[in-house]
Amino acid sequence: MPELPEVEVVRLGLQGAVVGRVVSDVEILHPRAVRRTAGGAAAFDALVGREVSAVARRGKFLWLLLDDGSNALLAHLGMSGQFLAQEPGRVPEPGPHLRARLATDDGAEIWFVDQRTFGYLDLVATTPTADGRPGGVGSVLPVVPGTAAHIARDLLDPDLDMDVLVRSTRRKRTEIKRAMLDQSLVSGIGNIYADEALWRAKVHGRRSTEALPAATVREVYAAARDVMLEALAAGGTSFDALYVNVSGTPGYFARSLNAYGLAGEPCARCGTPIVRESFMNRSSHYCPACQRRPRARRR
DNA sequence: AAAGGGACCTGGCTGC
DNA sequence: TGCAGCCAGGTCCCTT
Repeated sequence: MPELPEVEVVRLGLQGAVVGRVVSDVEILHPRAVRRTAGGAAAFDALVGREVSAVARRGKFLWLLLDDGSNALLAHLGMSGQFLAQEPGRVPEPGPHLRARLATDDGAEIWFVDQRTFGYLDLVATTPTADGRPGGVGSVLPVVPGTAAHIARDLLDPDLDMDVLVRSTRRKRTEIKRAMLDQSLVSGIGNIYADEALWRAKVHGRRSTEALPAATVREVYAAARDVMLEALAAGGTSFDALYVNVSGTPGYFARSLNAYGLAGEPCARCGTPIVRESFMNRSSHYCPACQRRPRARRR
């Protein structure tokens, strides 16, 4: 569910809540939330006494740097994860899906809540970045969590090299939407913003990457960056209570969408009804007039 | 080696 | 009313 703008909203909220604080208590409420951690829930006891030095993000991966940054508490929200800051002793609303609780030395409590349980927390060592630049948005240290090192920089990362991204995209033998969703090529884009970016750039998601002009690939990524920045300014896209910020407030970008979830509605540019079709075990939404479908595909 | 398909979950909605 | 079937913001693993 949460894509880059939603995760960034969460990052900013966590940053305000925990940077400079020392972890005073950790409680893992569901083993599946820590399934990727060797040692399971017990390993998280090691968090107690550690200071949170930064909250960083790369694409949809989020982490708290601990002490000198050699270790991190990594989090992925999956399809339905949330972090909720609550007053001490107060249990957040979505009761049945509470997965973990983290308390800090100022008395604040942060809850990890996740209905569909695709999200997780992990305690990992960090590794140096390949380019020596900061590991992600919100980080000044040139490190990334080892288990997130395969994730590419995202479109809001000042250290992203757009020329390299355009070149590596055109070297892929696949379709442009598939490439946009490939988190090892460029991270942060999910199904909503891929559809929105393609609509803005007037490109059909099935166009093949190697046949697209470099300028067009660049336009698609520029559109993705623009739409994600606008969504971030709106607090993210919320369709229901599954995406909220750390205060429990939804974002309002859903009303600004032009393609995603709008099958049958008139295209805002030309009035042609938006089409929804199956793609990669999910859905694609596009304007059949503005976004010309490729005629034939080899392969 | 890289690309594509299915698995992993819970819950809400639709239509029979 | 009940429930089967479909759908949902993502990533990972396996097969080809």
